[in-house]
Amino acid sequence: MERGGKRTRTFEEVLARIERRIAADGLTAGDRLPAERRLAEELGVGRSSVREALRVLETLGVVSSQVGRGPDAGAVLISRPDSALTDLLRLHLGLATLEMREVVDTRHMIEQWAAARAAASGADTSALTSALSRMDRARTPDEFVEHDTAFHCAIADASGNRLVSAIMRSLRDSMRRYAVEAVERLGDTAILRAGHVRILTAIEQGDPDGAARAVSAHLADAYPGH
Amino acid sequence: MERGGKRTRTFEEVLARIERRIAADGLTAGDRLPAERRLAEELGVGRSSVREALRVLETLGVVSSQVGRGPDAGAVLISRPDSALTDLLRLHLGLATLEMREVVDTRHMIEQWAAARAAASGADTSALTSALSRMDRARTPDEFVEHDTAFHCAIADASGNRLVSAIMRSLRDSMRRYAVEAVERLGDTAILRAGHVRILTAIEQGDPDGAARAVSAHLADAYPGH
DNA sequence: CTCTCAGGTATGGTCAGACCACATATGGTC
DNA sequence: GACCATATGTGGTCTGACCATACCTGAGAG
Repeated sequence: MERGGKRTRTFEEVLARIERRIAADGLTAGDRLPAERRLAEELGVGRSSVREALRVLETLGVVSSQVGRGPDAGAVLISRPDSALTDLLRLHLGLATLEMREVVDTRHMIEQWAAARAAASGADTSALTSALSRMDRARTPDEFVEHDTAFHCAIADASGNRLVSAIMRSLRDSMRRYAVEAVERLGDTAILRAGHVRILTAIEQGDPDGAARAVSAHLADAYPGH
Repeated sequence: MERGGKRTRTFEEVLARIERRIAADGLTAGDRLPAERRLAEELGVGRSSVREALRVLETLGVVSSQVGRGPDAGAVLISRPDSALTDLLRLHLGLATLEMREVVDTRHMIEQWAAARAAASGADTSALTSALSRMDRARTPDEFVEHDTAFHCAIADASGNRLVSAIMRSLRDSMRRYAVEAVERLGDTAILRAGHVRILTAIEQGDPDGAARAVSAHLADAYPGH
């Protein structure tokens, strides 16, 4: 007995209709979707199916639901791929589908590329310098890692590629505990600071190869295992 | 009036409980979750809240629901980050949060890295050669792109990093139409074939730099705009 | 006229219960 | 033992109800 034809659940159809509507009407972040009850009526389905479809969209960082009444209430289109990616990584790490080594490697790849790209394009480095100075004022590994994350995400932002930026942000989120442990193991953050300065300098001087090398050396310092 | 404390919806609590259970019991792909009605009873919530939580997990590629009865029925843990990433990219491209240029650039980055990694580690190249020969037998741009996608995904697989592999797969999925147009524009696929052969050769010879350069040159051929 | 505040109302969030379709289990029949 | 009708447990869906929230409205006070 062939089982080729997979059934289409109602909420999947709703999902497709909403997606088509977004495309057809050219909706973007900030625009509102009709209310759940209204959508259900328009599409001739139950409200629960609409809710499940909206839940999927919310998971993917595309809509945000606000209760209450007024212009800001209801399902609003947003654009937050970061949290979706973060959830994805966290769950798959938990399921042992992914290992931390793979996450760290991927981050290594992204950051080298982003630093080189930022250097080549002469991007604005003010976010980098301010994260650097906040790191200097950090009093605990937790605080240090927080601003360290900001520094490294700023490199991704400076690459000008929002997808890379979103991936970087979620990779760092997933690695947070791991990064804190790495800092605690090192004890001294002077070596990391030197690495940051070298990266920043290379980007400011428009030296892509140097920036990539600096990133690589810095990560080798921070995570000696790799 | 401060609105700092964000309310926690019931399904989010269910989500957290399920996630904790997965971690506590060490569940992995293939294991089953309790039935919806049973979960609802155990957690003291309505079935709809359980369903919404499961819908989120399904969206993230962590569970798959099967109707019916027997060992395979119910919510089963799986591990498919690919489709989640593909949906994510498609929706955000549709919302104009991302541009195709960013997707293509990211793919460029990943593929150079993966090819170099594959070359350095002496990975198995049989999937690459077989995709190559299937491309030779393709009769339409659609068919060609299908096997071309297999070839490039095989490079990512050969890197040994499952996260990179998953990202690559979803990037290619998102680019599918774009890739078909590129092939149609080129008309002749001989130049692409030569690029593939150079990539394959470099990987087989264990030449990371050569592999990265070959990938870069190949993508420049395929997408002259970049 | 303006301000204040209580009630109205539209919104998402949740639950309970019912029914359906589906696929396996079960047990009777031959 | 093989076959088939039925029971059972599963997700999928709908309906209707109620709650909490937050804006909106308008009456009343000043």
